[in-house]
Amino acid sequence: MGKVDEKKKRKKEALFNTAYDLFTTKGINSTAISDIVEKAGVAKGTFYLYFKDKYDIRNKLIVHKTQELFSAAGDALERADIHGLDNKLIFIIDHIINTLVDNKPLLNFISKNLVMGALRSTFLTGEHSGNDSYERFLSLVEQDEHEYKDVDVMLFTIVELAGSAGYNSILYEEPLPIEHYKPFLYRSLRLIIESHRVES
Amino acid sequence: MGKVDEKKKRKKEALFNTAYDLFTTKGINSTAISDIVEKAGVAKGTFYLYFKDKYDIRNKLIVHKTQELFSAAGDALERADIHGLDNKLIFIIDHIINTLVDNKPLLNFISKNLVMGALRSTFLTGEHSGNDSYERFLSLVEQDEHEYKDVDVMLFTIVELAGSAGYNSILYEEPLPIEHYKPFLYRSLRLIIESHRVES
Amino acid sequence: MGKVDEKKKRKKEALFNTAYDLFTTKGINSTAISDIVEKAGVAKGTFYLYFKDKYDIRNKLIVHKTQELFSAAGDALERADIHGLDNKLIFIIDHIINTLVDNKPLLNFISKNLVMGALRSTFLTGEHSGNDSYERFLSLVEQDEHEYKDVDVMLFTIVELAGSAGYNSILYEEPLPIEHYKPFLYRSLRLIIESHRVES
Amino acid sequence: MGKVDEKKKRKKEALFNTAYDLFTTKGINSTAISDIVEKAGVAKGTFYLYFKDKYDIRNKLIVHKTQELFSAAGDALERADIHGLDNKLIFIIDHIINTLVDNKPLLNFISKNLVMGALRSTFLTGEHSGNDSYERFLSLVEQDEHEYKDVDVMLFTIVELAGSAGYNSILYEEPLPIEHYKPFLYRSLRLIIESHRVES
DNA sequence: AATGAATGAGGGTTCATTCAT
DNA sequence: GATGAATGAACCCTCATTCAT
Repeated sequence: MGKVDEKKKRKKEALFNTAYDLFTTKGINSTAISDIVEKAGVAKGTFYLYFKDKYDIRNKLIVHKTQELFSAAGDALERADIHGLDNKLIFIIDHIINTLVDNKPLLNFISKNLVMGALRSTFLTGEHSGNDSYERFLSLVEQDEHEYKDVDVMLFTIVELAGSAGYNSILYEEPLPIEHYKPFLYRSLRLIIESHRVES
Repeated sequence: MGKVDEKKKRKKEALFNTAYDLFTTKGINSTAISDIVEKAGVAKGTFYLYFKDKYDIRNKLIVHKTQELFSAAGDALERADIHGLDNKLIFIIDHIINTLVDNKPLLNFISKNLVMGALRSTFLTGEHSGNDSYERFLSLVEQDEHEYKDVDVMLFTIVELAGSAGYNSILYEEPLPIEHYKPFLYRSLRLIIESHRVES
Repeated sequence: MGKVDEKKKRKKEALFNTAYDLFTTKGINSTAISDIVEKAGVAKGTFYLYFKDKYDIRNKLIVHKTQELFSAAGDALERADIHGLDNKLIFIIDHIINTLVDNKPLLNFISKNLVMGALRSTFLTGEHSGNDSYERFLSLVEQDEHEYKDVDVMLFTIVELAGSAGYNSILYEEPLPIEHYKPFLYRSLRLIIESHRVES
Repeated sequence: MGKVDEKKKRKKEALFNTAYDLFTTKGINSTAISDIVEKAGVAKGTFYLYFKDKYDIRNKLIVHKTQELFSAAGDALERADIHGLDNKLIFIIDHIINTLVDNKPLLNFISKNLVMGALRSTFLTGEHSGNDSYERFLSLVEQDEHEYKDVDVMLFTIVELAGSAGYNSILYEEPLPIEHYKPFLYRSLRLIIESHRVES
């Protein structure tokens, strides 16, 4: 990579990081492209060299941040000594929830709508460079001692429930603060996982 | 109610209905207040007599439409001959899902984020005029032959899962079209309900 | 005065007083007629029964407040034991300055532009009901043991200098706080008065 | 200075001059920003590139026009053969009054309130480019054969009296047309100047 | 590739004034 | 006389996008 390419990449990354900072602090609607370029220290026209518009950079950020989240959880799982698919999946969910509890702006930004969508979009966009979260999920299922039916459905259901319920519980403490809600959530997740297990 | 009050109400309702039409067809961001008043046939200033801004009318619409949804489902339940809390709750969820399948603009509008929030906000705002959805839910639980623990948590979990998963399934047919996903969803809901049942 | 007339007068006075409050606290430009009528507790249309527009009520207020100022100073002079035209005029100026030091919103409202104009407008409008400030000034001159030339010019010059310089000195403490500026101001006023004295 | 900078300056000046024309003919309250940009032949957004709002451009205009006024009077003084501080100061005042008599819109625009304030603000803002009016005043005092006490106070008093009285006399011919009032005014100014002279 | 001045459509909001009740 | 809902012109200001340099 030449010096020019490096400079190019630096500009793009500056825009990326600055946009994230502003989106999480001021909200997307209140963030103007001029805010982003000003804070990033580049010219207005430069923005359009790398991104189509505000929503383009937002979508790319959501995908990126979601991948980071799942990827870090997956890495932590590998370092831990957890057995059983249900325990592993709940470990991942718990890791993500804990991260988001400490980072509410991030939670607000990706918001529950988009978790699964972003995860899925990993496949559609060509951006999965080795840390393909969804495949990692699937391999967890395959490695388990039990067999599972309709794995796609199972993973979808788990992520939707955890994402949607976790969002409200963390941000609004409704119906309970997340620490008190976790036992209920994880019990539900276990039941859902079990219901997909093929009895042999 | 005098003639003037009647006229006032007509204006407010014209704005309310027109805003809903435009929000669902063009989206909120692309709907200008001038669009609303023009189509509603009132002057621009009139809008500000009844609503603070675009987001005010949007929030009131979400609450209103969500209430309608739950209210209609509750009415249908009363006319049907359904026994058992699990069957009743699933009947309600199913009724709402079927309504939204036939009315995707509405689904898009209220979106999964807001279902439960809107439902809860029913209590906070003074807008529950007899058709108080949440209390109706609670009375279903009370009337059941079984007893249930942590009812708030149960209802929250059910609504979040159904809302979040239903949203994706209906709109994007992911991971399955809603008709194929329903069995999985309702099985999960049943498990969650059962897990709150107090064994006597 | 019948009950109806009394009620009428009360409404007009409520508007008058409320307008003054709002003009001095929020400024004239930022005060809407709707603000005035709301705070005064009357209907919007009622405003137009008594005043032509915002500037009509403002002008009437300036005249009224300026008259009050001079009238109170004249009354105080009568109660005091002051001799010599120069001492008397400076007593009046000093009384007004002291009042305005304690009431900066009033100073800001009438502002230096308008002091003399308002004083003069007393004659033009038919509103001088016995407390005619300008005539009172003139009679002070006549009663003095000395004779004066070009009395109109003298009074004008005095009021302009005191008003204009006092305004800056009180509000901005420029070039000195008013208490330090007073000796200079009063020395200048004395010189101007003396210069109009006819040596006999 | 590059081509771009030149173009920038031209735009800013076009706005500046057009705003002055409109403010003096229509008044500030009745001049909309859209009027200014339209007449200046630039886009609306361009206005906001150079000025914060209507009051920003107004303030800058007042400072600018006041400086011009004092600067021209100072230049004329240098070309004239006048001796004695009192004569010099009165020459300057007279020059300004004569200019304003011929240019009543300008008088109305800067109005008596703002003369001294604008003059003083010359120091605060960094806009004094060689033609620093206030310092010029001071050097006149220093060069005089007599010594003066409290020079700040003296200059302030002179400018306030001349500004305030001149304003009314020119615009309303009250209490006398300016040509008839001048002798009185200048007599008063002389007395004030003398009163600051240190007898040696 | 990078810049940033210029654009101008577009949207939100205010508010003096009217007039039917 | 008094009301206050309704009006809609007027205005401010933002900001995505372009394009000459």
